[in-house]
Amino acid sequence: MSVEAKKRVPLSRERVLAAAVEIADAEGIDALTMRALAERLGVEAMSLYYHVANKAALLDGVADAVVGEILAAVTPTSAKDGADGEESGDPAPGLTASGAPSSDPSFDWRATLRTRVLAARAVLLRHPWAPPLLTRPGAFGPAAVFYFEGVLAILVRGGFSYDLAHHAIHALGSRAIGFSQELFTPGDATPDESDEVLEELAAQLPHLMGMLSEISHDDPASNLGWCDDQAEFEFGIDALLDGLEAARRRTSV
Amino acid sequence: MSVEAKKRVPLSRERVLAAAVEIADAEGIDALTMRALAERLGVEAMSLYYHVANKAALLDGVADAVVGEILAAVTPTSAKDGADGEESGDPAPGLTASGAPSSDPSFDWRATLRTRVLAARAVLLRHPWAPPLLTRPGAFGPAAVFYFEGVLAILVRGGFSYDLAHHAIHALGSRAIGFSQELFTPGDATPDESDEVLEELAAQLPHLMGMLSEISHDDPASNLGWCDDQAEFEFGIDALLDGLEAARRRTSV
DNA sequence: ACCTGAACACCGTTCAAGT
DNA sequence: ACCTGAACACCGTTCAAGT
Repeated sequence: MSVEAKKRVPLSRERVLAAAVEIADAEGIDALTMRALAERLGVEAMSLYYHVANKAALLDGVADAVVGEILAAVTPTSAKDGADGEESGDPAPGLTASGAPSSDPSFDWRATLRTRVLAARAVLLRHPWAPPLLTRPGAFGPAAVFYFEGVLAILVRGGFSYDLAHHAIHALGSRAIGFSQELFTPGDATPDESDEVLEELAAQLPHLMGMLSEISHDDPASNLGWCDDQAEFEFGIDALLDGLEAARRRTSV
Repeated sequence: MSVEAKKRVPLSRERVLAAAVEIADAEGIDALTMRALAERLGVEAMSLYYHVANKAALLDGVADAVVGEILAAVTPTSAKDGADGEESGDPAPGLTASGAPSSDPSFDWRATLRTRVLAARAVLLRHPWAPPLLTRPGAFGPAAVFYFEGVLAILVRGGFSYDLAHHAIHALGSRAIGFSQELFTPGDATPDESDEVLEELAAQLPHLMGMLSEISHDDPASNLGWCDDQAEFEFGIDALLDGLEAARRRTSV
């Protein structure tokens, strides 16, 4: 027994994935190597291959683990564990007792979806390395399936046909799960050209120059970095929800 | 002279980047290694470091090369090369002679931007490996600056303030340059569970099952794969443009 | 069933050296 | 100024072997 107490708890897929998330959180995704992961678990690198097929499968698993965290954040836990509300006698929201989709005129799908998306975003802000992982082919795992079942339920209950809801989910893209691909990240904007060349260049970019001079002055609230990502994200999701609501109204006439 | 003819043309940054694009087009981005690139250029791997700082700089350069191709596709070439229309005596579109932004009520910013975005998309469809590159920090190069100057010009001429145009560009995100991050790419959807487990799972996903059964049947036009990406992209950009037009109208009252 | 040790092929990158 | 050769540190992964 005393020997047993010293014996280390055996590895499991769950422990491997949890340790991988810890490494990525602490040191970034590039630091997540098979060797580093093994070391953190007090094990040799090759042992990992007993629990994950290879590195790609590891990253897929990590992605699904993060989505699982998102799922937990948007799923109200019921009093009894294991009962997730879908198992009661009542039909699921947006479904009649016979299983046909049914909309609910008093239901604010827009606000509900917005809240869900922002909650997902809050989780991703704790794992800023995760978004690129979620777009990898193969990263769409079980947790994502349940997350999007929820999104779909909101849309259907809000009056979207399955067809339109399908388009809407594509239109939302990564925004449906709380992030948007930023194309910018200027990072190290170190102009290594001479002032003269720079001025000539600026002359060819009148609108960009105009925008920059206006933006940097008139919004004292956005002094963290250049653009407030949270505010931009909310503007973007709202514009998209506006467009989707217009599409919904068009079809439900 | 006869010896000179045999001498190979010296490397240049441009030739390195062009060869890199060729490799990615032919064999995918993972095949783009420093060693493979050198071999294609008939040179030793270390020679590349004379023209690009390191691999990250190479990828940044490749990204800007692709954006350059996009820029060429959306920029109508004038009769005289070198004159790009901004150098005439007329003010740039969307600017008064004094340089202040001015909108043009008869200008259809929505259709113009839509056309530009779809043209950019057409280029990216030829380089399907490129989108992930464009989202890397540091990938926003000179070509992207000029591309977005053009986007901004369209918005301003269409009646957007610089501030609103700035939000709009963030809202468009990667869509502004012709792609949207697909979260799906089911790829190898090989359910390795038993039928019984699968059925139980399906019972928990009523909307997803409902949508799948409806989608797969009712649209005979979308038989290439599962979702027609081009159609979904267009639906998405249209929904977003609708939302942005609503925002523009709100501010210009 | 679970873990290890040694080895392999392949990376990006350094450095000093060639012309 | 431009390119090379040899070497280094580090990957993911194989295979046969241990318990």
